[in-house]
Amino acid sequence: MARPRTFDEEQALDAAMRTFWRKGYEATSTEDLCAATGLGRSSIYNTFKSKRALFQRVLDRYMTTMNAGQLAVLEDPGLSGADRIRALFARVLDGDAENRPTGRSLGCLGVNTTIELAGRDAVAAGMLERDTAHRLDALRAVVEAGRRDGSITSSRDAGDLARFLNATIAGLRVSAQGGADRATLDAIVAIALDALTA
Amino acid sequence: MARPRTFDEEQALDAAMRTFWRKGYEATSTEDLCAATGLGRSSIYNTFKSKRALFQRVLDRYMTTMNAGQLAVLEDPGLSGADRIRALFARVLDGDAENRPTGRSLGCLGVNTTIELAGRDAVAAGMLERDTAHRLDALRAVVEAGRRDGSITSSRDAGDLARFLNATIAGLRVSAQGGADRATLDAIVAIALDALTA
DNA sequence: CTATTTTTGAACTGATCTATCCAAAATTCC
DNA sequence: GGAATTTTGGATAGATCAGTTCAAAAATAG
Repeated sequence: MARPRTFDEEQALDAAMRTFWRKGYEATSTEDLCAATGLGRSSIYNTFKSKRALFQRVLDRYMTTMNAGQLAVLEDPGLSGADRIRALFARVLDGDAENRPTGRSLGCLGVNTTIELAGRDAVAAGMLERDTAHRLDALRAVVEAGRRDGSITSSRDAGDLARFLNATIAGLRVSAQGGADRATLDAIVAIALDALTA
Repeated sequence: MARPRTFDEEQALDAAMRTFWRKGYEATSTEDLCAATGLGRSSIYNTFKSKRALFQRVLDRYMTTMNAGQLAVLEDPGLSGADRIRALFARVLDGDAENRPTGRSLGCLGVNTTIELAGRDAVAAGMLERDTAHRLDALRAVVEAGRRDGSITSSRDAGDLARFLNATIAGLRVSAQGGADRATLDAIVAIALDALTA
């Protein structure tokens, strides 16, 4: 029928993701996106419609891939509830450590977007809210499992504990972007876990 | 000798602060700053040199004024260590609640800047790091005081507890910007405080 | 009132922004 | 190979960006 694309769409999304992640939405120009993906303007606009639409694809892809890995950890049947949460934190911090191209953490694209865009982009805000709700569900289930298996003894509401853990992850992300090293982040995690048995 | 300024520099800084706070650094144009301050371009560039320099003045002013209030709370001699930390969280959340012009929290300009700029603006990063170090010092002192007065029984390192509390504040800020209401934030605080007595 | 100095508004500069247009190249189907 | 269709690169458009220029207005000091 016609000429096929010579590039891989998901590969282009990954390149765009890295750029948005590193520079933020506003500071990323369409030329940055061309350079990062290796594509011309036409290809980008043909495929993704606009910078904003491309960003939405990127954000969706980011949340989907991140959640896949994190939810898998949270559902590991071989671990107690508390250990699953420990494993989640470890995964978050490992991922953070791997993602420091310039020595400084890039943080989490979800957190970064919450702060840069959620207040004035209802679509992005909605995507992020759905993602948070999803993660809170998974965290609450693990807290309840930990309560059953005895690894979590706090009498606080499971939903509140889930929100506390979610906030702790965000706090770790901000601390990392502010320059904290791995040992510092590990110490924060250890203290946060204390709250589950208080 | 000559014509004096008709505007108040600090008032202009406050107007600029609100704008940067609400929209972020990149998304704020110099025209936005003119509109917010009521000044012309000449007056702004005459007084503040550049958008970036103005932002640095704004960030410095923000950190100074915020720290003044927060450190005062942390040094209240009438309260136990744990109660001073409770009072700090209350102050943070009260301030957050007062600062929701569109219903959604604006977060903290320091956190927002850490995420939007610290990775690619060494001056901003340095200002933020100094501010964080200052706050961590105050938090550690309060943790040590709480340990002496018996209100904090955790055996964790005081510096680590300070970093945990600082990360918790950041996590609260991100949660607020993500749409959490006051009751949710209060519940997170209560759980974080559990870690101090675990 | 005059000389001096600064502020101020408006026009302007050159760069960069997102996005579109269009013709040439590429590829498939027949 | 030829017709049909899509991709692609480069040029371009129009808006907006941060920042400058300049002359007129304003205000003080003497």
